[in-house]
Amino acid sequence: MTRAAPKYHWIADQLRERILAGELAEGECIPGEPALMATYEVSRNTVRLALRRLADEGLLVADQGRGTFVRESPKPFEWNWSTIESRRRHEAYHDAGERDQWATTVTEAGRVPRQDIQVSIVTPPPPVAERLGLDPAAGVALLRRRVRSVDHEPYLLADSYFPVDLVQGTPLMEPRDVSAPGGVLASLGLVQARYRDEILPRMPTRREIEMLHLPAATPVAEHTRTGYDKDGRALRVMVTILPGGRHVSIYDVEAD
Amino acid sequence: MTRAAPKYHWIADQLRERILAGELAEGECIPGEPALMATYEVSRNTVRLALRRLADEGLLVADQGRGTFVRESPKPFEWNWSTIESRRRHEAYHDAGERDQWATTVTEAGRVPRQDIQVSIVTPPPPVAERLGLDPAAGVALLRRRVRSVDHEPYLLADSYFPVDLVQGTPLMEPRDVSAPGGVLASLGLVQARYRDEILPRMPTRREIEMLHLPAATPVAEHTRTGYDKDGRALRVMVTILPGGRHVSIYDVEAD
DNA sequence: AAGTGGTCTAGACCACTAA
DNA sequence: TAGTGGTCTAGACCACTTT
Repeated sequence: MTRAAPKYHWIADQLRERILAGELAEGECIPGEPALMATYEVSRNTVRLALRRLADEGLLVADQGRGTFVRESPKPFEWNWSTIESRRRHEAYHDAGERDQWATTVTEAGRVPRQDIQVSIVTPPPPVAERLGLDPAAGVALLRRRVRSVDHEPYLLADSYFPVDLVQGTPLMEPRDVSAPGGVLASLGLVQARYRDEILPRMPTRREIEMLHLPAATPVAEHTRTGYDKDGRALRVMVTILPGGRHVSIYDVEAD
Repeated sequence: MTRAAPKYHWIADQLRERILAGELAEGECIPGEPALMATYEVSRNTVRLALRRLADEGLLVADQGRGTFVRESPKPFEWNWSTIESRRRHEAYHDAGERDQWATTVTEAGRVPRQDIQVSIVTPPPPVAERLGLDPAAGVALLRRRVRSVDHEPYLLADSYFPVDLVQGTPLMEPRDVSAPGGVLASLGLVQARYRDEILPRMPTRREIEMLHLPAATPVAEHTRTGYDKDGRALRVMVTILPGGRHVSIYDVEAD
């Protein structure tokens, strides 16, 4: 005979069934902790263990003073990294003017984009230095740190690193929106011919949790895009932190 | 004056610092719960809240009866989805014979690959039916469900769905390894000309946690690859569940 | 047998939100 | 003010691993 499962597993299973069956609809408030204590005749800690278990699966979010709710999953944005910085595609959006594609995509969805930019000169973290071909100890880079928001809620973090010698004295050094037709670097005569993207799912750091207002048990995708010119020199590294559930990353791949 | 942070936040902060500073090395056992209760003069629950907080960040894993350990991050596998099923690249591995590329990559890393295959005819989940162009209610597909292991530890789940009319009576219907030079479908005269990949970071379901032996707070990436022939007909949908921390997904993108 | 983490109880007070 | 979830205590017994 197999060992009995802990009570809080069983309680979580019951609630999960009700959620997945739609009995407790998205955004709906579930019974409070005292109610669950009475229903299942357990202590409050046990109820809380069950709720935590479901929160860890991303099914519930608790809101202090209000209640615990079934997590809503609005339709995620589709983010096509194959075309996101292509010159071809940019032409299609040409009449969007100076707006970048992110802002365009968000606006098209009927929502309000916004970005805050900080610029500084830093010693980049070792993985970035490596990709830029810099001395990991002494090399410095221009860092453009952006927080992008949708409807005034922080949505993603995007840190771009440029070798300082490439961007010294250019508009990139100023904390303003510098999007331009064909890409930011193109206006400086630097043409990115190829990108390499690396995607890593992981749990967010405390800093990311706070900056993005992430509810518990929200993973992030760390996208690192390195741009190269036609000679294979790295021109830029962009590290984007995208919270789970709000987006899908898309790639179109030719089979050859 | 700002409100004081909870005790368990502070304790977690202390331990996190020691871990990130390398004072508590990877794989090392951290002080036991009784020791931490004494050190910080708090109850066991408070200690456990602090440890849970760090586990949720992916920094700790607890092992019943043994202790709590700083999580190890072995070098992740690099998984290049741009070339993973390309005919060009497959030629480079031609002398690997009948082995598929996954097995080849793992073997090259000096580890032992293995896959278990189950084959069945199913009504695919709605997102898959949609991608295959099937009736979501009545359409059926061939499902090849694989569990791939590295060094006898389950590593990823890969479910491939094929329209039944394409694969009726072919070797694909049998639960054996069917990799072939140029790809499985190529041997049936079905050529995939283009793929669309969709990547979604999320928390694992209970089933995934159990099948992959995932420690707490391990997110997964759900990769959905849809293969199309040159006329745009969907030939296959493959849903791969990749646990965080064990892999990096790579895409090479041409800027045009 | 001793030490680890896992489950569970019964209580208390606090912070926040809504009516 | 009443009700929600958040923090915290002080205990108990159990399951698992190591010695």
